[in-house]
Amino acid sequence: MKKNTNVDIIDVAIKAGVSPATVSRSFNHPNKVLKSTRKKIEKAIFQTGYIRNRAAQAIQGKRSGTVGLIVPTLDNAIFSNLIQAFSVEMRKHGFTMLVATNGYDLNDEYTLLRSLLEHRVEGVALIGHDHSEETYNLLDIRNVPVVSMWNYKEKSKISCVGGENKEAGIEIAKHIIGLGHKRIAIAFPNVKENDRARDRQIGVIEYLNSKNISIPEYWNIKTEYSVSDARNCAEELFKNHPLPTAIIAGNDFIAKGIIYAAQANGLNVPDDISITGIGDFSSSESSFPSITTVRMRPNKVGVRAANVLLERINGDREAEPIRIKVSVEVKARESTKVITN
Amino acid sequence: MKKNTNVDIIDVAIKAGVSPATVSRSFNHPNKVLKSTRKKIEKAIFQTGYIRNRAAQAIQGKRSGTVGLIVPTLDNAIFSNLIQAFSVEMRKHGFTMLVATNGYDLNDEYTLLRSLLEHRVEGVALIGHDHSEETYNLLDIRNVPVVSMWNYKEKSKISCVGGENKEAGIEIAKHIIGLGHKRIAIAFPNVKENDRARDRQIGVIEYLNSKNISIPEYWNIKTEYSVSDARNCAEELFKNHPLPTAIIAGNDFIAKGIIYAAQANGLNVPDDISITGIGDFSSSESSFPSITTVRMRPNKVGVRAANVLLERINGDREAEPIRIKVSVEVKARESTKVITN
DNA sequence: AATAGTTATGCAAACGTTTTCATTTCGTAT
DNA sequence: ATACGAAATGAAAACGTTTGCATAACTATT
Repeated sequence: MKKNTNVDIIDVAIKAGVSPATVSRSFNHPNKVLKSTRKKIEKAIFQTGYIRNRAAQAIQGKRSGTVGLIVPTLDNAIFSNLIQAFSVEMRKHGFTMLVATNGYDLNDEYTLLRSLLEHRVEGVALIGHDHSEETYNLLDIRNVPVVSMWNYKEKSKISCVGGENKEAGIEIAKHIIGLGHKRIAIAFPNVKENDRARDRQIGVIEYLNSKNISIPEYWNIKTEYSVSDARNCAEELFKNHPLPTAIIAGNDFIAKGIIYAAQANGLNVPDDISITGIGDFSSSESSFPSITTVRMRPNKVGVRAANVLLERINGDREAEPIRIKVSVEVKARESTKVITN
Repeated sequence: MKKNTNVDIIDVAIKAGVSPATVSRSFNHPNKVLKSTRKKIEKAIFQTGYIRNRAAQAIQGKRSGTVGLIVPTLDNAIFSNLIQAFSVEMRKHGFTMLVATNGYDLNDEYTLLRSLLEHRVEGVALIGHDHSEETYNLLDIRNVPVVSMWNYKEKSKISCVGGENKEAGIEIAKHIIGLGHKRIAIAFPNVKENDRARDRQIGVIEYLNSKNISIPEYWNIKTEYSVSDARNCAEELFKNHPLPTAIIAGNDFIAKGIIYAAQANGLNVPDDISITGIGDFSSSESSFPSITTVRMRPNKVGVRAANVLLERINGDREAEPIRIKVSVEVKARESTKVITN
């Protein structure tokens, strides 16, 4: 016994013996309608199976109840915590999240942004600061409340919340130097369209240089953003070149791959070689050995970013960007050790 | 120089010197409007910076261009591949995805479903088959195109695409038995509100029983759904009870945790003990040792599910549920071995 | 050149809400 | 009882599209 018919606010009003205006008010300004009337309306809603139409609400130029999120990819644990925290926090404030993935393609991002705006999202969250001119321009022209999550940037055009990647690079380099290492390799993914990896790498290299340590080309591992490729690249290093005493990886996945490569080549981590990651992904703590890394506090970033976005949605849109720096912290674990040889 | 004003279809029409109807048609039925007219309209759109309003379109009772996805959690690598594949496939067909997370809470799921329907999603994707009566009822009454992803179920009320979890359990048990093991432990999370884990466990136990192998209570590890808790639970087993020769875990995370526990207790995997997972998460292949597991092919499931949903959206909604079984396969890797002692 | 058949466009009514303004109802102070 | 202000409700216009129907502009056929 299917009921295909779409009941609308008028049906509810009739059933409850009031006007449509009153039904609408009971949703949006409940205190403006008598409690007894509200009861009648609620009963009518239940009886008719009414579900309000947000599209019709959104057309009023008022709230659509949605925010948009554009993320490079979902099938990467890296953003999962962040997105989850952001999503839960927005939901708490009554928003539903429209998600789109751009596969790290900036042109695609622009198209997706347009699509989200067609759906009249009230605000947009992006990852990082590498966006096309078109994207920034559209955000500006339409005056869209927006927040960039993940990394902090001092002069960002838009509000942002996150750790500072360069700081992460500096901190982990400082940690390794502090352990006495001098023969140091690095392993980073392609940093071309990826400002996070780029800034981390810059932090590491600048700090090492400031300590008069430079990195020969064969200790500059270029890897894809995956455990397995990192493993392969590291094996290549172990087989064909002198051994460093420490390897600083651009993130925990890459560190993980390098650790596997070391183990497969009979090297003990950390006795023979120290290895670090950045990011503190969920598995890094319970790895064997657990991975020394830099924590970016994705949960905190997600929640803070949600609140920044809410403030832009509800408040002054012309105001200066809000920039919140979430400090990073080195988590020293089992994969690093004071140098002995 | 901000432009706060919202240009609408009428502004575009005026600029292009045509009627709003023609502008609308040029979006929705481009072949019904003269090429030269279309050019004028496109120019006017560009000049005014117009972005069409999907809400106003959706109100027409026609397409909203969105589908909803309700997922237990995002910050868990388990669903990431699936969601990504689903999302990309839907996008290809012009849909944007509304995502909501319910934290495995079925009541919450119902609320979220209502919220998605308020936004007039054209279809909904859910995970698994454990849903409340209310949820099923609402889907039925509103005649919502829907698909359940992840696991196949013969008599499901709604269309579904996925592997069969019981089959996964049977296959992995078969594999372990095939290697000659008889002293077998299992490690599963709480299976109460989690039909996936439940079916896997049933498959394992039934198959073992059919081979006259039963599992003493102290070899029935109950763990949370996390690497670290699995590790703790396994350590408890290793310290206080007889050693099994194999442990079948409910998923790869749990297997991973057990492997860490074994290594920390000086046990070699697989020489001293074989350990299996289910799910083939992205890190399992490059683990050390790599993990023997059962592949559920999340990408295939995601893409297929998207197509099933599209078929329901475009086609006959009263038709019988479509059920697609995506076969599972045992991936034998380094963490298991023929029994020797 | 007249007619029929196509194709492109415009007009205006819908879609389901929200909100302003006007009206009614009610309680309270006189 | 009367008048007054506050609170609750209703009527109707608006929001930005889409679409059925009518009309106008072509094309092709004779």
